[in-house]
Amino acid sequence: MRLSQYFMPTLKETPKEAEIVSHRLMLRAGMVRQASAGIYSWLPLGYRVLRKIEQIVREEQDAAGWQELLMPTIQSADLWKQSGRYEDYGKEMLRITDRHEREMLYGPTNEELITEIFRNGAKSYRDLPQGLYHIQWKFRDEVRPRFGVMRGREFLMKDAYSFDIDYEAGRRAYQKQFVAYLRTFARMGLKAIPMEADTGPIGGDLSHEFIVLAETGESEVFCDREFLDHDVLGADVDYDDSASVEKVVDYYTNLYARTDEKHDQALFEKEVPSERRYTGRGIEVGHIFFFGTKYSEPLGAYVTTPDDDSVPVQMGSYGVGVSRLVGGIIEASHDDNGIIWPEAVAPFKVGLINLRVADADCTAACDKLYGQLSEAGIEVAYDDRDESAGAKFANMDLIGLPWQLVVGPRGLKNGVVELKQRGGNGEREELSPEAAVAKLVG
RNA sequence: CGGGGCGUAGCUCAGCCUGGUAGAGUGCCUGCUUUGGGAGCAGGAUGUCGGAGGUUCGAAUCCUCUCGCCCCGACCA
Repeated sequence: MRLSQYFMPTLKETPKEAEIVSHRLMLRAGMVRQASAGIYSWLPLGYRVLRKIEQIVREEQDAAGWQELLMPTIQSADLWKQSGRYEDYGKEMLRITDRHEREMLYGPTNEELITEIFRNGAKSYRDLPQGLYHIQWKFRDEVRPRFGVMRGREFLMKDAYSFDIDYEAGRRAYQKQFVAYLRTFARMGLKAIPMEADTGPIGGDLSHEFIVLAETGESEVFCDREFLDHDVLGADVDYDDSASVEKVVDYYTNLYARTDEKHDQALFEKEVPSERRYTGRGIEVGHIFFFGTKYSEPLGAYVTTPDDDSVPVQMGSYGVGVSRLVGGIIEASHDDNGIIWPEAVAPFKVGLINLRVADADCTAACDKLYGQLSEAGIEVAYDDRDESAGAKFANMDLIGLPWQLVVGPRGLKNGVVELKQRGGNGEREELSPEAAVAKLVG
């Protein structure tokens, strides 16, 4: 993409409404614009990142055996009255009346709807287990939206649901999602630690919040430092082998990790040696829980068993805040100059800077590099605008692409271009254009 | 939902107290000069002063109402 043709309205100054760093940087980098309180438009650069995150989430859900579907944003109030949540949800639920005076709502979540879909399509234990998910916009009419996309009213969320015949099977589904979450966040370059969460009326140990460690996080967290060295991507996971899955879950649950709500200082000190005690801040990016028959009973999602009994299905639900992750990743990865994207979610892999557009040789060299990299399938943001060098550097640092390929007349005279890694220590490597391409492609 | 604050140029903000022809920086446009970390000079365009009422000869400024947005707290993917 040539930046001279790209709609990326960056800002030199920070709009005053933005307080936290991810919000400031997203506005400055031209990723989003606020449409109204807690509601954002995603501009091309931001939307690219959102889609990358969404795709990683999708791939890991698919790998864990879940099937994607798509439910609507607008739902009928009827189902919510059946589950009792039409009253319980309160003012957070955006209620709408259509032209026929029917009560509708903009879905804050989808347990009711998915349960209805399931009950209409599955009647027997033979139809189980099932795992379904979708990635859809939700709306919760927060009293006080804040932190940009980290806590908007409208947000993109992946929510998955499991349907099983009994508790043990439900537990296995839960564990698969647990592992899928670890992999999902790790692929985005995040340290996400599963922490015990309230299980509500169900009890048991089947609820975890996944917390990304970030200085600017909203909740205080306490955990064993050992977690920082855990590597789930290196683990050999076979989702069809429950022992393999359980092994990973155990590895991530046998050490202390709690948010301030659940924190027990005495227990923390007892279980974790002082040098391994980590206290910091974090952002909740995922929440999984098993809730048994909470919805299947009132909504009548029953299946027949081999003995010809009729039992309500055991369910769990598993959420990932997709749009929140965009902010969360920035909170966890930035410096004074701007964003530092992990490569897996970066809007482009390489920022190609043409330092002197007016210089024919320089521009020819840049055009060639742009062509070669693009042909090799590398996503390149090519800054071919007629701007000063300083402006280009500052802008490229701001949008945070992993690699900067800097081409100027001075270097070209010596047959070299410069390659800089955004997240690195700022050092530039001088090498021939061919070598630079080889390095970026390889 | 309690408490606080802010709405003036695309962005950051001054002007308001003490009413009298709407400003600066930055960005934008034009030209020239520059060119390796948000360049210099010269010229230029840009506003229903959030909205509605009111007071006044006269309102960005004073009064009333209203809308929007932000921050702290309580609440949340």
